[in-house]
Amino acid sequence: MTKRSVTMSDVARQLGISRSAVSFALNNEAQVSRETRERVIAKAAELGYRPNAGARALAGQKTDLFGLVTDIVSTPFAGDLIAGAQEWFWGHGKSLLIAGTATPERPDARSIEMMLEHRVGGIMIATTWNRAIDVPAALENVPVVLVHCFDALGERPSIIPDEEQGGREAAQMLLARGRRRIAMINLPEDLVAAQGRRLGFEKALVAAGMAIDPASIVTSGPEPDSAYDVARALLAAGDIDGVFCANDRIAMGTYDAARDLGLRIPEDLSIVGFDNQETIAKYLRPALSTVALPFREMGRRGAELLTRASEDIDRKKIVISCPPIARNSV
Amino acid sequence: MTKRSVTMSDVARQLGISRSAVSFALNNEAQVSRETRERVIAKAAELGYRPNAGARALAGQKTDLFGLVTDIVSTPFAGDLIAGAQEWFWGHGKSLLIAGTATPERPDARSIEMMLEHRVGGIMIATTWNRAIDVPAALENVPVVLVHCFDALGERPSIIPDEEQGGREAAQMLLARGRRRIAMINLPEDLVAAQGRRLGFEKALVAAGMAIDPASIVTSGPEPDSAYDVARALLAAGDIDGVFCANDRIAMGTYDAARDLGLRIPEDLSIVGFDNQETIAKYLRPALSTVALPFREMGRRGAELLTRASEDIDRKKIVISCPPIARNSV
DNA sequence: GTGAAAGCGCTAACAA
DNA sequence: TTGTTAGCGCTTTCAC
Repeated sequence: MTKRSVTMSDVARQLGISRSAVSFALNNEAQVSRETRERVIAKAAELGYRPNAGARALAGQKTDLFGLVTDIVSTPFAGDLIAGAQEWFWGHGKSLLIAGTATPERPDARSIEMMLEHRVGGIMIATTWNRAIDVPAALENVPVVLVHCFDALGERPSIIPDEEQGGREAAQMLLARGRRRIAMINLPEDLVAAQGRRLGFEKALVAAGMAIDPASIVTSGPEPDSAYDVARALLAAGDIDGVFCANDRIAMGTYDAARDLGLRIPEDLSIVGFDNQETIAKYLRPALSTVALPFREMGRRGAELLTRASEDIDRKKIVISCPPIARNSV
Repeated sequence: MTKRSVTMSDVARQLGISRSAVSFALNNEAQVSRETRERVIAKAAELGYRPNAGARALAGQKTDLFGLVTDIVSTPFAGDLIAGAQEWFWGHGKSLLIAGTATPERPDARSIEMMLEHRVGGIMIATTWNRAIDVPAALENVPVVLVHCFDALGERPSIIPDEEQGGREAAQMLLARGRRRIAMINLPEDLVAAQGRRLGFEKALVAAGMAIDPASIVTSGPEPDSAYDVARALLAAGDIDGVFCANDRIAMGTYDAARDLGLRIPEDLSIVGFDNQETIAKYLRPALSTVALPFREMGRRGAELLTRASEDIDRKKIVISCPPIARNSV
């Protein structure tokens, strides 16, 4: 705690009015004269009065704190997510309590406990990769919104990216460039992201009047080294002129494979990634065209839902579209 | 706020004892009988009693909230920093309020204001890159600790990485590999990091009995594309067998330059980076040997200093060493 | 339009 | 050892 801080009573006393008058004035309630209000505001500023959020919450039986529990904090996406959430919260006079955790579905019990003790108005749970999670039981009667994940039972509102639309965008970038012998290096098929991205990809090809050759859709682990082997085999075998990599790290491995095979990007081979993981996509040579995961927007919408949650708790899934980011690899 | 929650009075009433007895029992104060304490704890658990952090802070004139203001949230380092800070805070019953901001030296005034209104016990300011900052005036009488940055006036305690020792480690990795024609691609010389890393690098060479050829230390922008040009010129000109890149992104550009020049890593050329930016260092082929910025440790120490700050505010600079991370590029 | 007064949930003297 | 009693700083009826 800072030294003895200026309280509302101090302001009231110096002005010779009651505490409630000060409270009303500061909170813009109707029942104060314009003049009183101005005097109060001036005096408060002069004294360096700063409301005590805890006391206010106690008395008013309401809170301005919201919690964010996430594993995403250790990824470059965190910035966008948090920025999006803060954008909304701050715009509405709320504060954000953050707990980083290795696994959001089993967060350190203490992080949840701490938020609950602070009587947060709601909790946002966000994950690094799109998946189903079990909401911790302790959160039973607290508004919760899931971001980039969803609960298996569909009982909680959830904000997820439109993987399918993203996959479509990726394919369209390749098609627009005139590529016709297009392959996809997908993530393991059990991932939600893999399923959606592939579906979109296939739909776009079909819509363009092309047939889907099952052999042109291969699977890789999420990391570049695994992708390198898969990509190398794929590129060496067929004559492919465009490949959609289900994430940017796979694209990174594919770059290396292409180079080792003497293929120039984008002259001989166009590549599109997914995720828009900036430290990779921007720095690859040539810079990688990709599809972004809309973390900022998801964070903002999540925050919005949470502050509204008290009114009407919807339990819908909100789908946010993934914007294509054109760089130089197509 | 959750529904009407269980209060201390509820517990006391059901047990037929006073509120203070409950308070003492729950807070492990001496003045309760063992038996009463146990009954209280059992009843509290049964009722699902959860202390109200705000009320407790109000009554006890102390807070368990601490703030973190940082721009680092948008980088992969954030995870380590926050994990380190939380590790300490949670271990000591404190909570962390986080504000992401584009520029920590001029944080959104509201983020600071919000923390102050919550009467945080102290604020940690952390930056993405090591530099001097001006601590916002509003923080005048609040304990502050600077992490990965420092204030020009030296009035605030600050935790910084040992850039010089890190530079030395980098050079030593190269020397240990038997490299003798070693160059350094440095960051712009006005950066604290650039100065320290270079100093360490030079000292290591001198200690190894080598002369410093000024021409072998060149400067690059922090990004791969700028580094590519610099590295290409450097490698094309001299016959160099080892290069220390002042950050991992520079190393990334250097990889490309080396490859385009037909140089194999590490056979023909050993490369060492700095920062241990995982999405880059781990994924490069071959994986990049580098020196890590100890964000986790810095976060932990910062938190520690902050919770102790009330007792004795030291205004020293604490220097944390940067551990070398050996991978396959040397 | 303004003030008095009753809490919000908890801690910490002080008495018993 | 236990209970009584003030507050902590603020909001919010309810009279005036």
